[in-house]
Amino acid sequence: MPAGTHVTTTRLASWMTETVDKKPRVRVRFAPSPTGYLHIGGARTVLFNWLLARKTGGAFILRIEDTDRTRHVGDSVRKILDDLRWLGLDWDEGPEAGGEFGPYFQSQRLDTYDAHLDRLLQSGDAYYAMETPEELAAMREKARAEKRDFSYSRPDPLPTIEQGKAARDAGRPVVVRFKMPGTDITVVDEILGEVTMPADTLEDFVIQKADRFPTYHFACVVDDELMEITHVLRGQEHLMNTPKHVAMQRALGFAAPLYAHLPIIFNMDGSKMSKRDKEKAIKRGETPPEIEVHDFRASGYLPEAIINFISLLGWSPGADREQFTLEETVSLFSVDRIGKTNAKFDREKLIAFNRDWAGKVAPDRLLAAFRDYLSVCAASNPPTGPDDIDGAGPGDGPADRAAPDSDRRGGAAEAPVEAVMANADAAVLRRVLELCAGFRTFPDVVKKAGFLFVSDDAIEFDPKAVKKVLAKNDGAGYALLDELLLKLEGVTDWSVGALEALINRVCDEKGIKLGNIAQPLRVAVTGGTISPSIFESLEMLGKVRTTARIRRCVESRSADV
RNA sequence: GCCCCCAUCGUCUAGUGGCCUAGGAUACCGGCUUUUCAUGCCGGCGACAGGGGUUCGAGUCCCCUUGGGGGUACCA
Repeated sequence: MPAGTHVTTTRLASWMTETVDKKPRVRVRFAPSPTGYLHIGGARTVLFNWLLARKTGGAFILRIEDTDRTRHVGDSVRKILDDLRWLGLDWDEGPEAGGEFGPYFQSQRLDTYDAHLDRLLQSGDAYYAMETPEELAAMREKARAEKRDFSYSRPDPLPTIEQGKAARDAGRPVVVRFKMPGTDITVVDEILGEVTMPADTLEDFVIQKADRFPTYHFACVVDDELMEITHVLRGQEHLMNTPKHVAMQRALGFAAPLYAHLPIIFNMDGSKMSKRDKEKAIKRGETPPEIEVHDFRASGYLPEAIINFISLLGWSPGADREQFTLEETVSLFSVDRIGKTNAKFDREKLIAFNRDWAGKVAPDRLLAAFRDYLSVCAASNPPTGPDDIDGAGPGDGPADRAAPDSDRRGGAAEAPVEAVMANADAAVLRRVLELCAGFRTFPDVVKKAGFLFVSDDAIEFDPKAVKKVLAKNDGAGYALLDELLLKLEGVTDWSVGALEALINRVCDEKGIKLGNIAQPLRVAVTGGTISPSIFESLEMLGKVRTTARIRRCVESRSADV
């Protein structure tokens, strides 16, 4: 049949030229369900999708999968959007962006799902099923008791569409199940290769729930088709869902997108990173680990560091370098460099990345990020009252040790130091950031330079520091402060240079090392032993406040002996 | 239990049959710098899970074992 062959090649040729002219745009999506903030693992999934879109000049779509009305958490869409924005990942279509394939909330697409559901019902690829959740649970339980594998067995005769509708109209809980084809299904995965699932492990599954909402599987397949999604990059936990999706695509006559299942991210101990880790840690009185993107934001990480770090979880550019800007990552990214091995989330390495990024970004960028951190802190820690230090319980061990260097402010209801800093001058904050260079995360900056932003009376002298640098040797440190106070009061040029000259002179006169004089000053002025360089610290504090604090420190001596 | 995926330093990874005496990063250890903290600089420790094949040659290919993980919902 030469004629037939000819026709085929002609069609193929025209198709080919067409694809050369207008190459099909890559369209990828991230489809979170609104159950809270964006999980860090979810962020990695977003990132890879976003990278692929940006790399190829395609579109990145955000779709909200809100088909489970029982799990819906009120504010989550706004939170997820905020997290995404903070990370610097924008979306071309979706909430707030619009787009021609909307609506992008699945709860607003129910009619669409119903229409496709009808097609499946009519073609016999789906059927009404009458078992209640309780009945199903009982059957599973029974199977477990008898050490049998449970799998849903398709009712024989199947209820007709009319019977199903009648039952539903009568108020019975009715679902719609998809009829699996009864053959093995092979999924082609861009990362994992071909994966075949045996037919007998593939049971008929629910595609419409009793509340008439579609299940994830169904809505996802319909929307991916209608939104013309070309690539699905998602976590490996979805791998076993894929044959279901493939089977539905075939029944509906949809072309399957390309699939790529990403390795999963775990805690260092191999457990899943879960929101519940936070509650557990709090219960044990430990600092909760960061799990959601917002946690990292509130812990003072830079999005640059987070993005860079998670990009390396399951992907590598293959060079002996690993710190890249987002733009560099876009140009380096490719799906075939994504690995198959699950990764553990190493916070130590993240911290190192953050430290490096903090030293690398432009000063203005760093300032903006610091301000953001400060205001997030201020917002989540409303002004603390006197009740802040909880009623001094059976306070043994840990509490005692934690108290001195913690950042608890003094008794009176006072705004947290972060809130004060958030409103500080740009020039001041920029200077603070400069002086704290080398910090790991923003809380380090607050710990180190916060003393500049509290009132003189709010300085609490850390007993350990006092003992070590002031009280020992019969209060030598206090004596030194007395002398210094006199000299400092006489300083007219309150500058780093003058201060440095003065203090060095004192060192020479007394034959002591700088440390012996810097430390007492630090304690007097900050309450502890940590601050930026002492000269810069004093300069920033100013003469009035410096001398006031030294005076107050010296006077506190009698009080604590 | 059943189905599926995975396997290089503690951790993230490079490695696509000879370039591997296995590279980088981080952590850890040591030294130097230093006014505290944090940095910075230099050096060190440290891995191909085990067993069989294939091949002149295997971290790289195949099989088994072991280990880890995922799935097994009217969740997504």
